[in-house]
Amino acid sequence: MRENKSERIRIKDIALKAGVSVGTVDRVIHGRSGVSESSKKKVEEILKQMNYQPNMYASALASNKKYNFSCLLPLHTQEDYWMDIEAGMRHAVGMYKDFNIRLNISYYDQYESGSFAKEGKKMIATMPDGVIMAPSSEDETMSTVLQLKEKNIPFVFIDSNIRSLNPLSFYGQSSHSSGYFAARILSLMAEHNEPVVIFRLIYDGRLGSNQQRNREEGFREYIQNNCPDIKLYELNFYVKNPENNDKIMEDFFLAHPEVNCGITFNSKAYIIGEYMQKINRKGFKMMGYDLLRRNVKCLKEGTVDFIIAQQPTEQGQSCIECLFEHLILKKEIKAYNYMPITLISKENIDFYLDAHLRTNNI
Amino acid sequence: MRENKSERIRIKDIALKAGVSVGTVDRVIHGRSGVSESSKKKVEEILKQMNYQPNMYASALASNKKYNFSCLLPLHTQEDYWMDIEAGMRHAVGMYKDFNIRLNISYYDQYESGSFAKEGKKMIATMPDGVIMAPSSEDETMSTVLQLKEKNIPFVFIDSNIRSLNPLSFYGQSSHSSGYFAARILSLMAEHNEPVVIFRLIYDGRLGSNQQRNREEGFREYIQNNCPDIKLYELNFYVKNPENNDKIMEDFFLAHPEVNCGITFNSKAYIIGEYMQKINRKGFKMMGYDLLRRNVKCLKEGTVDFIIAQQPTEQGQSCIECLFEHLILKKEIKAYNYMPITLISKENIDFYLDAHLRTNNI
DNA sequence: TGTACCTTTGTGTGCGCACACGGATGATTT
DNA sequence: AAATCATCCGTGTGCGCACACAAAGGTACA
Repeated sequence: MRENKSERIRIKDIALKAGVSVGTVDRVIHGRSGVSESSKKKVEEILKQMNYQPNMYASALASNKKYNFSCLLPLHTQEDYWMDIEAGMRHAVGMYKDFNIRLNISYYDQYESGSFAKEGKKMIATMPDGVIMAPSSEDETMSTVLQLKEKNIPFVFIDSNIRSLNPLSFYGQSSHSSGYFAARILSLMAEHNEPVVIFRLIYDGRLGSNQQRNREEGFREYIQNNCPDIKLYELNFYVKNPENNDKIMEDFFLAHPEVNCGITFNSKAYIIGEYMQKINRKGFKMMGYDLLRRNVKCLKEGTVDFIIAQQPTEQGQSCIECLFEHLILKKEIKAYNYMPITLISKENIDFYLDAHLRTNNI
Repeated sequence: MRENKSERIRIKDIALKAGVSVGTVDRVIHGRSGVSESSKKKVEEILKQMNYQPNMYASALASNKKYNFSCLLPLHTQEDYWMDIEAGMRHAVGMYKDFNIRLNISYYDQYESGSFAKEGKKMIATMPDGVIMAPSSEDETMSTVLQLKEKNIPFVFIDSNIRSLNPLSFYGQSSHSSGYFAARILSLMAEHNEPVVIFRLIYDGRLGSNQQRNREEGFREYIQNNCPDIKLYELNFYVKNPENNDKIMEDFFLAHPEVNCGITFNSKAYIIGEYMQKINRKGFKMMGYDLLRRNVKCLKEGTVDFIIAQQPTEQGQSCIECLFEHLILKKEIKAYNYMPITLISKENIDFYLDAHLRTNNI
């Protein structure tokens, strides 16, 4: 026989106190029909009075339900920011394995109009219980969101947000603010208000991502407000013609030998870092985004000075947790979750990789 | 009747496959006696072959055990770094409430020799299942650790580490590295290698904490290696005589009007920030540690430029998680967990407070 | 007044696991 | 050969909850 009972409040206790069967209490808790008004009142009273908190683990165990989460991300290469997001999601799913959660990731081509909607439709056809998406443009994303809302499937946005589409939650960085912060740091590096070059990545004649544009806006805003004397150059690379990158830089620096400070708002700071390494130019001050392996290498070798990270692993993890808490634990969800803007240099990088590893290995 | 069974591997399956009773499987899993060698072999075989992962939530539910965690921290005021650590621990305990975990926090006086050992003894007398401690000096901590080891009670160190005492795990920041990193940032602020003043907090004739000393060492190491021309002044405040602080600064800046840049390795950067505010001196460049409310205020008002944070909330949370995973989930534990060294300024502070809030509210 | 149908209520079983208990088996003693 | 003891093994019950099903009560209509 068991003694030493837990002092948890159980359904049984409530039933006893209210003078009804456990079935009735159960029905009230789950808002199911089949309960008279009077019983309902009684039970709700006791429920509140005893501040009943169900044991969600026992609940999940008993319900024996399975959950399918779906995720829609941009197509990406192995070595990428998005990989870390996926790793974070997979890690979280692993943590919740006893709740029968499955994750299905599919991809869309962010440069092909219609791709998002097409993949979105396919995804919805599988009737997932919850959805995570990195939204495309508002127009592209709209139709998928409408279908989700119609079917009452909760969805969270990751990386970038479209407020008007009203997701359950959003996890990502404020690009504008991160550009603003980057400017503060860069302005410290740019002594005597020396000029700065902005390296950009162009796809089909326009900036490759919204993030890139928003960060640059934030950056320019800070410069405008605080050190308008800094002259800003722009240098464009073309996604489709990476073989020209070196020539582009060579020409630029020939024409502007006085420029000794640069920043890029995409994740490819290593293009510049590796070039400097190659031509053996020291002391060019450089900032960029995201802890890609090649960026980290440049950081450690000193060809990139600072990287701003946006915690992709945490983002992925948090999105899964969000759906989990909403669907299984039925908690309140915070709608906007901006990730911290973290500055990383040679001197503190190890402790980020450490946290990274920790997240991925346990 | 239930259909749609989970495809989890259950004890029953193992028993079926191995041709033994569930009781036997159970005994093998828990390493209990009462199993013949042959049965044990059989079960272990099947166990491995099927890669059995027990459902820890069901397990916790069935075992119905209670866990008492104890925590020993330095005495502190309400408005402090340690408060955030406590908040993090409380939050984590709340998350695990369905596992019957209780947390008991007690305090020692870090300035009174013998206090740690005394409080440690009291704590151990309550026979906790796991312990979290912010260690005092090695000598002071030793006796408590020996008792814990004897009783086989796992303990984790928080904030600072003593490797030789071999804790289950450590969560905290590398003070040396964080000083080193601080130097990199400060050297960017100190134009033309201008001089820098180090503000210190003295207690009974020596530095108030190990953290303070280690950070300063790291700081000096960077300066030595990278910009030895920067002249470093020191300015001491006395914990017991805070009323003299203003006079001390006044005298110093009168004697050294050229000093326009400072740093402190304790959490009281606001002493300087608020002084600058008071005498209405603008443009003094200042760095410090920890997101105390008064520091945040200085940051936002511009009297402190940068703060290095050490994620106290996460530290507290992680310590509880660590004990939880060790005792209940029986996972492998990573021994050293250095927290990221994060740089915070007016421009990115909001996103840290946000994360902070998130952690504390959900 | 009986039948059909809907609403309300109670009970029993199972989720995956832990653990107490009692029965079976074999070895050792008197 | 009976009694004692240790080791091994199977079963039953419960953790807190969800849900199917059956039973009971109520309302409406012929």
